[in-house]
Amino acid sequence: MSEAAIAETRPYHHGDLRRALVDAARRILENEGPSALSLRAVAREAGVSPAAPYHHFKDKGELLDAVAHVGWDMLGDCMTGAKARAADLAALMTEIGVSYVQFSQQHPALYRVMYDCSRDKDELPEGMQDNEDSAYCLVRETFRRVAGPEVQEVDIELATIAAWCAAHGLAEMSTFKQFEGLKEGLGGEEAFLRGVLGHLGMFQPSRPLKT
Amino acid sequence: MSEAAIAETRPYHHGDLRRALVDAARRILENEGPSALSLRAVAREAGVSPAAPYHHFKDKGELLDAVAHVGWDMLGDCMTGAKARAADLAALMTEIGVSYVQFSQQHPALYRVMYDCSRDKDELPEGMQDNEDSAYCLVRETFRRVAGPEVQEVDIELATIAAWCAAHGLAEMSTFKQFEGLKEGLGGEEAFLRGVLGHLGMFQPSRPLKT
DNA sequence: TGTACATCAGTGAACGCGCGTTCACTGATGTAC
DNA sequence: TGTACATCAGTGAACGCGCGTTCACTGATGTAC
Repeated sequence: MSEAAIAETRPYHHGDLRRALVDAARRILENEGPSALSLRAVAREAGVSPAAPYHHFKDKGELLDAVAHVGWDMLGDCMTGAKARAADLAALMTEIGVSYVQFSQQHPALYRVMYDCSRDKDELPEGMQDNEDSAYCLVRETFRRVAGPEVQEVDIELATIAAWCAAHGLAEMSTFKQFEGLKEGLGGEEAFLRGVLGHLGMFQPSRPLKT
Repeated sequence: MSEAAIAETRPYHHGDLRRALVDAARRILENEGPSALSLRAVAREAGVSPAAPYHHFKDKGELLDAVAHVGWDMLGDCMTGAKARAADLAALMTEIGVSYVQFSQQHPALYRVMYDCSRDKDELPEGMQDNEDSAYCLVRETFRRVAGPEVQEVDIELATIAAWCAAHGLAEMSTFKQFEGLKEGLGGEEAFLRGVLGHLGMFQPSRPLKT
């Protein structure tokens, strides 16, 4: 149900409009995609006047940042959750990769906003920053643990980037419905993901990290 | 120089407005990026009224398709050109990958449009279609030649998708200027590309295709 | 406990903007005779 | 070779639209005394 529908019962002061706006934005993304995500649409969906968001966000960009932030949090949780599913350290990279792509499949529009809104600002996306808690650092840390001590730091960095690129590319490609035939032939979405990742060096536990 | 500047000398009938519009669109992409690519802006850049494009394209989408088509042609040429640079068949995949990413770096806005305009139509991008002459088929054919006869067709398909995903991911990631420090440390843009690709299974000639 | 008042968080109307597209038109071209 | 006329490829003004943002305002809340 749209927030607008319960506007009559809502008191003049909302209470937590900031969060309500971010939630409304996510609903719009899920239902109508990134191109429908305007400030006015978000206010409408939240049942509030188009000027109201300006009491909580400097401008549209700041609202989008908040939405992207939630997205990166969710993705981080998914990737961290992969640890529980990995039989051993060698299999962990694959599980993290699968988690990453599955998140993008479950929230394709949000995933797109997570990257787009940082490109507008000429910044690295939040989850790729060197923030010790970022999703990117989780991947790099995993590589560090997988790699022997003889592996150079620069190779760990390159492997992390390579893995990130591969996962991102697969995330974008797997949205094309034309692969559905192949997916079915392989036994479903997840089998397809694992099949593709299996061809990418760093997702093959039996192979050493070093080139 | 903008086409508008020579409008006075132009006869009433343009002669080749269709091509001029596509060229104008490419100029806009190069100078101002994808968000500036409106039908009106293209007509303006071509020095023509906003209604003129409708004599050559059904709507904005059709103009964008034509721009994307040129882009896929250019990318196809780049990838085909990689053959000349590859010392042997084993190195060809890497050269094709490098060509792909270099194209995306030279024409980042065009590259974006090439994918975006097909997503709008819920279609596979032109270069990924199973058209025997598409860029995707060039990659798959190369894998077929690299692979021994014992490799199954489905693995060739998966490897092609994996390579495509990796290249696309790297194309998108390499636009972030935050990697510049790392790139310099490695000796430049191309060394960075080869370094990342080197961590991705199918770009390592010494490794067999099969997982 | 009651009251004055500052502050906060909304409203709704308005602003200017650029967009895609349509329309009646007109200038240029090419073709039939 | 000249002329009438259909067709083609432009023009420029207008349409309605949704957008981001601002503004003067007002209702609700909280705090000082």
